[in-house]
Amino acid sequence: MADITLSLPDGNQRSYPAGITGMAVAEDISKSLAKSAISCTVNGRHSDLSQPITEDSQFAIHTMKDDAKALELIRHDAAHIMARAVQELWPDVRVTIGPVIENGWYYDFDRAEPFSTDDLGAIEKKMREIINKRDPVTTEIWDRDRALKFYEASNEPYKVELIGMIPEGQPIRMYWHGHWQDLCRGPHLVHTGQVPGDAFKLMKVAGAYWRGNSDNKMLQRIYGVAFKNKDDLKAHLLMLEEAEKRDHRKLGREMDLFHMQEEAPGQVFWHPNGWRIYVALQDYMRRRQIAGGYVEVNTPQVVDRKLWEASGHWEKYQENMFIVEVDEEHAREKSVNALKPMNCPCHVQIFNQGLKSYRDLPLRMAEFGACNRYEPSGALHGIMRVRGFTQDDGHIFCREDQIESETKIYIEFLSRVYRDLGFEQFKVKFSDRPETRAGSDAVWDKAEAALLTATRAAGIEPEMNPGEGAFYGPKLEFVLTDAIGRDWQCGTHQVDFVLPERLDANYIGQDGAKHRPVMLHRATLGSFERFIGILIESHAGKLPFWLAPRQVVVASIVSDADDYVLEVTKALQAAGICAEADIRNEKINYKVREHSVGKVPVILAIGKQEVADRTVSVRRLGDKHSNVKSLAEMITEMRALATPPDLIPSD
RNA sequence: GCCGGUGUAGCUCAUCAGGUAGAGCACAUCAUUCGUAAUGAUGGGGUAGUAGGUUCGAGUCCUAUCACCGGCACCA
Repeated sequence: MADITLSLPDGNQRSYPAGITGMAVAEDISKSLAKSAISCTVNGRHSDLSQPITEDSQFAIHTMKDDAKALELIRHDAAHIMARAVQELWPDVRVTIGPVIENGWYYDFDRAEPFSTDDLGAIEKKMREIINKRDPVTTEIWDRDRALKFYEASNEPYKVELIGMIPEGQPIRMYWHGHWQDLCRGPHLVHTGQVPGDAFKLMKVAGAYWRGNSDNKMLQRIYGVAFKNKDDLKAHLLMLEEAEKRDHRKLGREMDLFHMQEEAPGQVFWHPNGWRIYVALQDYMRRRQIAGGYVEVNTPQVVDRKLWEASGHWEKYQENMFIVEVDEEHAREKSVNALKPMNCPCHVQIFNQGLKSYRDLPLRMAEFGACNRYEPSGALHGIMRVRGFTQDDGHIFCREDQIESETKIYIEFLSRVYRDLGFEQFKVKFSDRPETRAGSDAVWDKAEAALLTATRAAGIEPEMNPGEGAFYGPKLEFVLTDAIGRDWQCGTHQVDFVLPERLDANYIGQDGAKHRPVMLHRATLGSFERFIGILIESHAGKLPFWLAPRQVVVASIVSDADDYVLEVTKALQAAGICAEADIRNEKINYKVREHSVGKVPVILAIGKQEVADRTVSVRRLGDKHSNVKSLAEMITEMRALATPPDLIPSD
């Protein structure tokens, strides 16, 4: 067989007979390398060490020191080892797929009895046994018929289906460790013993639909996490524990921000503390929008189905709308209405009043629009996913040639707001046409191209999210992350040629003829509820002073200070600061602890000395020490702290 | 909506071969006036999510239902 040349990372070249395996090369280079090798990269492709190399290649051996590669392989093989463990424990279980995900993997099984969390311990134990066997990994490429017959014979219907999905011409890789077999494209470790037995943990069991389709059977999914060593696993588990403390549902209760109850699932009862955050945020958004050239409007909650039929929502979203039927006994005429699930059709109604000229465009219309959607029960999540919420909604009516500039202006608007609120970084996703949609392909081509061009012009290269657009148009999603790493769409910007058509919006052009405007749907926070949830979690409840629901507590150290405490509190309140007096008969330690736990950003402690000097002792949340300041100095400082970012003088 | 889990005092949890509930914190009262993350004593507070059933007897077992939690599906 002809020789091939391998170019190594250090620049050296070595010749080997074609068909040599990565492992053989590693052995040739050094014994110790062969011992620590886990995989290789051949011409940019991550591969098993057992794969034959047949052509001249750029070649590199990986060891456990290559973090990304090592973790991928550990998690991947842990998935297979778990599947084997499950089948050894319960031979009636059918296997399906088990990909690597962030921090770990999952594997979906078909089993008559669901797994219980008690089973996880048994599975982990069995996995360690398999790891200790150090079974070598072998792979073979089979032809399609042989693989199909094999899986039919071994009664693995999901594998049969998976082979059917592998495109013609792609190799069908069969994989073994020990006697256990799976279908897998690889790559894999050299033997099962390379998975660290003390650095993985099975986390949870859950249902999941076969191939992600709710028409299919629900399978049993087991999630696991795996790392290179015990310490990394420990660190990860500790991080999860810490994240739990930042959960907005927990902090919402502890800080007395809001509550929810059975009688109104998916709707928020805002307490005074939480409502202060909401109002501060809304005031801020209102100022930003006015500065951004928006006009603010307000539209009805209960709207006749005729409008929803015209907009297309009745047909597509009826199941998710709160329907309000007026009883005939009490009405002249029976009518069927829906609580508005969004504001756009109402905004078109305002646009449609009177004749609009091209001179009126772009018309930027905003509303803090309260919406209700009957979300599926399983989708509800704290205040992040609710049935009653308020959007900072807006619709820009413009000409087609204004889409690009308006999109660019909007992205800058949103970036400014996110920066003000502490989110320097956020994901941007671009979602194009879904399968069921309104409007012709030509219109979609136009809308997608315009949106994408404008996004790139704003300096953003979005993540692609194929098929996920709204039914009327493509969209940009601005995504933020919660405490445990779940993504939430907050802002959005969507191009819509369809709704103006359906609701017959038009303007008089320069040519004196009627033209159809384009609508840009946009929301920056998305919903106040979700955004506040994200704010709470990202700040762990310690909101910036201007958004903090309780800003200052003035606490007495001795009761002789009470009068002065009340005086200081009043002075702060007169300066527009949210201040409370704490003159309870408690020790200062107790008060400091309680208000620290309550995430109050500033505590002013006042004892005999402060009364005598007409000063205050200022303690910032988290600080160990306090600073004594004069009353006037402190109030100036608090005033500055309380100024929202858009009102801070720039010079 | 689907799969699994949970539901006991305001909060966090205990009770459990089925014999009509208990702790800490919080709250109230009293004492203490104590300088930056929990002062002490005393006291009040629960028809155990809801509705049925089994049983002499159910928070504890069964059924239904609601809500919540973790995923999946959905997200105009």
